[in-house]
Amino acid sequence: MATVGRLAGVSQVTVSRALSDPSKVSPATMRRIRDAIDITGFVPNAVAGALASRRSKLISALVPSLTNTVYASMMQSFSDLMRDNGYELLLSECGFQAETEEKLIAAHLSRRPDAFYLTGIHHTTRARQMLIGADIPVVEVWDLTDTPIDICVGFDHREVGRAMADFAADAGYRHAATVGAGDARALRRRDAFADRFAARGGTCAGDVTFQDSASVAHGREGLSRLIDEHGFSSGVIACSSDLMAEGILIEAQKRRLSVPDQIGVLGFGDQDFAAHLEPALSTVRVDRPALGTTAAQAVLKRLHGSNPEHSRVDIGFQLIRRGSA
Amino acid sequence: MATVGRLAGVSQVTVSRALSDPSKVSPATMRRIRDAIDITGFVPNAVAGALASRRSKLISALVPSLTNTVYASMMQSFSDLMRDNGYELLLSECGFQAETEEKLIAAHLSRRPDAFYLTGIHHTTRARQMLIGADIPVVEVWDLTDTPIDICVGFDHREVGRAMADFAADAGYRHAATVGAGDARALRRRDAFADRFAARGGTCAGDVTFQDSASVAHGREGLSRLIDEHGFSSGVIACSSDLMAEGILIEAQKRRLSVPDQIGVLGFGDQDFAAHLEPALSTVRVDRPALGTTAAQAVLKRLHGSNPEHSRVDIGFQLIRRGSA
DNA sequence: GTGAAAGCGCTAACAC
DNA sequence: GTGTTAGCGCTTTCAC
Repeated sequence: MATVGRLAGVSQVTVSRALSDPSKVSPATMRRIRDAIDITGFVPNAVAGALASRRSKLISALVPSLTNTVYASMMQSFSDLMRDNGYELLLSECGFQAETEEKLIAAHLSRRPDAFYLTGIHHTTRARQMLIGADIPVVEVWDLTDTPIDICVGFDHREVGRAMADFAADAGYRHAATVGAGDARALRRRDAFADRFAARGGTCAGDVTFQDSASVAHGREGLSRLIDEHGFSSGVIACSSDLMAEGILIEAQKRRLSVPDQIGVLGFGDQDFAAHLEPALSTVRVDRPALGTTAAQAVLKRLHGSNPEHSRVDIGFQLIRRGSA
Repeated sequence: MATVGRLAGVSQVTVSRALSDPSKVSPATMRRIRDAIDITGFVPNAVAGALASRRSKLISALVPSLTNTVYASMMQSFSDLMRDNGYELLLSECGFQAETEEKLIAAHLSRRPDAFYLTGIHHTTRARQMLIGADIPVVEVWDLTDTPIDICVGFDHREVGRAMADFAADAGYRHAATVGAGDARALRRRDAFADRFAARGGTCAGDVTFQDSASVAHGREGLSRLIDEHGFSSGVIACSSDLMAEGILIEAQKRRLSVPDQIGVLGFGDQDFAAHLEPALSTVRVDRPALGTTAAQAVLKRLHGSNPEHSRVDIGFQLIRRGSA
């Protein structure tokens, strides 16, 4: 920067100003600085800038899985808006264990991000302390709590489970089963589903829970186990993910079980493919782009000064009736 | 850090040493420093560390799409290995346009990453210059070239197209069509497929190319348009993605076209679901975790000193014969 | 094994 | 509109 300044016949600070706010520098100077930058191939050092200004223009983001489209699509819209505002993402995959997350939070915090994006609301006590101590905007997405660290944007997973049960009961199903993943949020949806379905007079005939991530393979295996091990023969199956639901649809077709008459299938997520399966998948839609955008807006508002009050945004969800149940 | 030192009765440098290399500090001092850190809740400032040491322990990564599992799964294994070695990821979505990528490269470079991960080999001239000028390890994945910026790890997309054509011809198909995305790599596979299939005496009856990302919906629409607009009635369809192939499978089932007899379907990617569709999808497998890991190993080798020679690793691919063709 | 001094390349505050 | 002076919080180098 000093070199650029020398070439342009100004001091180093003027170059700094030219780069951060061109209006603070005369047009003629600006031109000479531009030329000098082109000649030298100067690339500003944001590390030094961050140290001096105490603003890194970096957002830390922790997602359970990089390959899960559900988390990725929230991130995508979140990061788009943040990038438009000059922020870049420091991203890590944190899995589903709070201890792993805690370590990553510490590592990220040492890089002095300007804000933090977390998936979910379950964190270790120390993680919460560190985050609060960092005194930066923190947004927790994909779940809701009355005691967010700072901001949370999500929806009520129990409410989803209940809505799925009501939907199934209203559709006339009297028997149900559940197939899903073992993470905290999926379990809450599952349990709420089972409770409500029973309350509506139905019977829950079985459950298959997988510890690893959702997949079509698990869906197929889930239906097989429901039939072979739990004697499930007809009714509705509520899944924790559209992928599982798709697997069930495929396995049902293979076994010549008619959907939605003999077997009803309810997905979760309304992923791209859900509407295009045969039969099309009835599922729960959460507006993930809106969720990511809302989270980004809330963070930006905090970053641009203003309102220090905690916030909690319920983005809601929507049951989509299609052919599978 | 100075505060921690005062509390522990040592100087600031000693704290720095204790944190970066405990063996350089006496056990007793170490203990007192540890205690002081616990008491103060000190979180080291990696920004200052990066500025002073000129090593950021940050890797820049650019992927075309965050929601595409194919790119995400390479990233995942790459980032796992990098994280194990103390590096974090600065990640951005760069789309499929080289100009967008160039801007992002400039932005990332200003943060002084220790290495760069790029998807693909097509970059603007200025992007190449900046990257070379940065004098850090650069790995280009998912494609191959004889003139990598530094390291490239991938496979030959034309070779994939040819292998798919040979596979189709060997399976006895005489007519073919292609359905795919419009990015450079997909187009190269498609063109190589068409050329080779024709060379094998087959006829290519039509092509549907979508400009946006692959999806099941596009697959269904692709088959519909092949039939309605191109008069396609039987033969093999080579897709640029398993997702498209799945859409074709579904549309074919809906239209009661038998697979693989009347219509053969060839996917690309061997994504999780491919083996679990009905019929199971014949497709091209690329070992993405191995690709990511290989890329990470190459970068780490460069980072830990040693061999400055350019490298090019062909990770290969594999045609998987399943039921769909 | 520990300390003192000198930066890393910027921005902030204040002059002019 | 531009320059000067002081840091930001570490690591590096060189003493001891």
